[in-house]
Amino acid sequence: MAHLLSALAISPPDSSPSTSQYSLSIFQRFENPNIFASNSMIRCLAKSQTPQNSFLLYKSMHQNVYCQPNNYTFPFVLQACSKLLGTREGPQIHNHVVKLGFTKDVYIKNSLINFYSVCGQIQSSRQVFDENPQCSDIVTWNAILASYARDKQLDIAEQLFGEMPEKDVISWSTLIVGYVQGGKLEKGLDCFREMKVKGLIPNEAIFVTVLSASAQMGLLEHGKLVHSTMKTSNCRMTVPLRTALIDMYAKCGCIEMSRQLFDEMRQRDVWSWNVMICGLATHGLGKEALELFERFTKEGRRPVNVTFVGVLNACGRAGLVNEGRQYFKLMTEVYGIEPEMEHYGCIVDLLGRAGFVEEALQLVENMTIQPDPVLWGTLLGACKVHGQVELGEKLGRKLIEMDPKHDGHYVLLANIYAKARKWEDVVRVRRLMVDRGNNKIAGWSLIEAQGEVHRFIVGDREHKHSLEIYKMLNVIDRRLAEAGYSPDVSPVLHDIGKEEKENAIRVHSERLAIAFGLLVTQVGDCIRIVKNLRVCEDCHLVCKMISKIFEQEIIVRDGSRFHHFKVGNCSCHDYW
DNA sequence: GTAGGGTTAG
Repeated sequence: MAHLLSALAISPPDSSPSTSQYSLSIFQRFENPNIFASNSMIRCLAKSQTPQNSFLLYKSMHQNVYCQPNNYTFPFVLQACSKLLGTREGPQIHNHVVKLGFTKDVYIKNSLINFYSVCGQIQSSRQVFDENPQCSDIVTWNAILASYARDKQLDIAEQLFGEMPEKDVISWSTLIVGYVQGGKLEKGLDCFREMKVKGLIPNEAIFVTVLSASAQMGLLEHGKLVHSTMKTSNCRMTVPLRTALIDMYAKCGCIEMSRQLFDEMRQRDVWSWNVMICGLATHGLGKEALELFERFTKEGRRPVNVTFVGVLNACGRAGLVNEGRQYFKLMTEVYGIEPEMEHYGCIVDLLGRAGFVEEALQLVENMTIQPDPVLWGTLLGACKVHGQVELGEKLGRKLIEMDPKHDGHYVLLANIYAKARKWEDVVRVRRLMVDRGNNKIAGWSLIEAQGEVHRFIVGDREHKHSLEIYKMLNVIDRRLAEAGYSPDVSPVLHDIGKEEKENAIRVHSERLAIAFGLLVTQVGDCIRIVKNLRVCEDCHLVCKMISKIFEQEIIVRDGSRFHHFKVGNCSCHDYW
């Protein structure tokens, strides 16, 4: 019987919720389970959906004088505590460890460090690390490294990394993941480069993470480099890795490559479907995204919250208002998914753009969660597009009250007044902004060339080829003028003259990046730009014209979507 | 016969 139990208890960790139930039902028939059976059961429960049961079984064992926990028991039960985030249970176990004299056991020590780390108790984690330093091994160091990385104390993590007596690939992985999750994307990529120079072979976690970093930054060349490193290092193409590649290509503008990799997959998980659906949506391929979603559900699979962010976005990009309403209903009523801020963002954007501002307002006012400033901003944007001055004014005031330091709100409100030709109000709001606001997000655009990242801000003169770039800008201006272009200065509302306004637009960061792009590429080549903010109407028009005049496709990833400019047209159909 | 550290999507 004991033999049967152990076989069950160590069977695949919780492939179905009933696995642990079944094991437990057999375990409970034992009158006096031995230590091995009990440990196996605790392990099985720790890996199940109900780790609290693992803790409960441990407690009953602890009270049983005939079968006391041993050194194997603690790593299992601590794993359960970590999964539970059991800040009450974990320290109890820690006490038992001390009382039973297991503090010098390196496995238990490492489990404790990890437990405190995932519970965010970095001091306790450090304390366990510092005790019995002679009982540390490489895993101990990796665990404390991960603790600081999780806590976003990257300076300390970096320092520890330097002090480690030895490093393995998991040490590198922990540091790289720490950088990327802590938003230090460039540092993560530097670290990846460094380990490759040292001749170390990256593992799956590292590849997934650096692909995510490349994707977030929109660095196609770098992403491709990672892809080829994966091929040469003969790494196994797992589902998460293929999914990370699909996401990277989509976020770096190569939606075709992304789709091809998706179609070639023999097995997919919900992440694979999600990144593909979201990717198609941000490229304005709403119809394809919705087709994919339908295929997904027809396969009998269950969408999750993120799936619907993609679906609702797809409806928004394609202007499918009725479908958007229906999918929102499907999500909440059929799948029982609670809408999150992102879902509201999509649906409010969709309704607002299509002119159903009142309906969008109703939705926001009846939300189950507290709307955030971004959501109110979306609604305010809709007021601007549809000239709803009165409501816009009300919302603008509210928004400025909520978040008085944010310049964007003042600008939006001023734009609404400008559209209504209420110039005195425009001036008033802009003065208010100068007095009270100051949180302006600095706009930038970047372009990759010859493996280097070139980042520009408005009016940038820092680039080493600045002179050539500005000469190119003149060439562009001349050819644009020949093609009949005259700048639309309405988005620039500063109290300045027309000529200055023209100049302010002329040196928008994307223009500089495109000028540089034209210098370093050939006719027929694609110019890829990534920018953090949304592209303004004038630059959008200019991009369309440049794509035609210079016979080069331009792909711009802006703060919320992709624009593919080709022979004078944009994939967004001027709807963004 | 049982044990510890790193991974992806809005």
